[in-house]
Amino acid sequence: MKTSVINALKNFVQVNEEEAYAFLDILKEKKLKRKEQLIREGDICDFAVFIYSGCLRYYYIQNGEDCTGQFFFENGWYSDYESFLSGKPSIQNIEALEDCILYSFTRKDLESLYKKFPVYERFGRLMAERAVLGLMKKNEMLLIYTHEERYLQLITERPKVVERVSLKYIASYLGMKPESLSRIRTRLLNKL
Amino acid sequence: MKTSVINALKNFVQVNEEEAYAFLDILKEKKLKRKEQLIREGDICDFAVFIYSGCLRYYYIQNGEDCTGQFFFENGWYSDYESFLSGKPSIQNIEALEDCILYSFTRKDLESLYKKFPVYERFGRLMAERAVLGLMKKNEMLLIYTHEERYLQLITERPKVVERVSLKYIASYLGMKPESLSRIRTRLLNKL
DNA sequence: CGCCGAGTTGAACTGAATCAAGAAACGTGG
DNA sequence: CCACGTTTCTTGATTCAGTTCAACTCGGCG
Repeated sequence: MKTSVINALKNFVQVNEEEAYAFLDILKEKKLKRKEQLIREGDICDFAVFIYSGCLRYYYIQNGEDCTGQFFFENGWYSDYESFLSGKPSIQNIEALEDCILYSFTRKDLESLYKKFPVYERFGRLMAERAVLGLMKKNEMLLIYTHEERYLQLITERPKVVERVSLKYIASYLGMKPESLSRIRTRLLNKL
Repeated sequence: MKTSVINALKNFVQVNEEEAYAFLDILKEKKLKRKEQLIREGDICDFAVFIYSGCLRYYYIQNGEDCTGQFFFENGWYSDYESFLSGKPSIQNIEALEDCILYSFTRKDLESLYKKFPVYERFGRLMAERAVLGLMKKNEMLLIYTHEERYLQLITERPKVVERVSLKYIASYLGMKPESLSRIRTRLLNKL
């Protein structure tokens, strides 16, 4: 189990045995059932998680509307960066879309790793940089593309989402109503 | 001039004299006239800049449409992260909205700083983290808020943009047409 | 078996885009 | 400093994509 975390770590940085153990040391296992929440709006997210299995979704509630920010799958990392970095209460909600096994570590423990092992400073940088790339992509999507184009892009670039997430969450992720996405889908089927 | 870069640097990390000089060493001054381009779509952005004075805008061209991604002002940092990190050609265009004085440094030089001085690894992380926060904010804006709400938010949170940037670019930044933004503005005026 | 949430479909409505014309502001050169 | 052309902004009429509201189907599950 924990070895898969180290493998994921090694995608970013080279770590020796001591460094790897230091990281394993700060991990705590967390299990979530489908529909359980990891964070509620107002909580302070002082931790990050590695997703060993399952699938997470974060969303905002705006005027009673559920707006999905992002989905995360096994072998991915998640934290509410905004709260994690600033120490302020989160404006996100995070829930499990499937049963999940997570390995979490606190910001405090990560900071102490930063101090002890420079390689984790690098790891932190690479993680943040990857987050930047993902966010830029989503920004472009919301800014440039029509609703239909967004859905087509999702199908080709993130088939996992289309396969495993229910339509209403996909719709809210793409910034539209479930009915609209449903219509887009029938329109696309008719084109084939 | 270059001292203002160091001040900006010190907002993120503590550097000693040697480290500061090492950073100054890799800087090159770049001047841009209003409307000049820093990067064109297809260029590889292997550098980042500190904006000493002026204002930059990056945008995408999609179906002949100009979509503004972000504005950057004096004392800010800019790079096309996507190209900078991946080494791939940029899909952005960057232009000066006002005459600019920039200090640029290449990725290669930055990487060598990373190696020599761990403090810059930290700097790189903090920069990326700040970028994440900005991008998350913009994502929320595009996902959650109505066109009018987006404009109101811009007025309160980034008055500089409203004061110094022409309406058509603001509109494209907010994901709407200039005509729509114009109507929103008259509507807001009538409410007062 | 019946309930419930998810997805589809239809009709009416609405906010934004489009197209077009005119007014205001801006910059450049005489 | 004015005159000109260009760009930016506003305004109006029309069109259209997406939302809303409501009804109905389907499939899973107690």
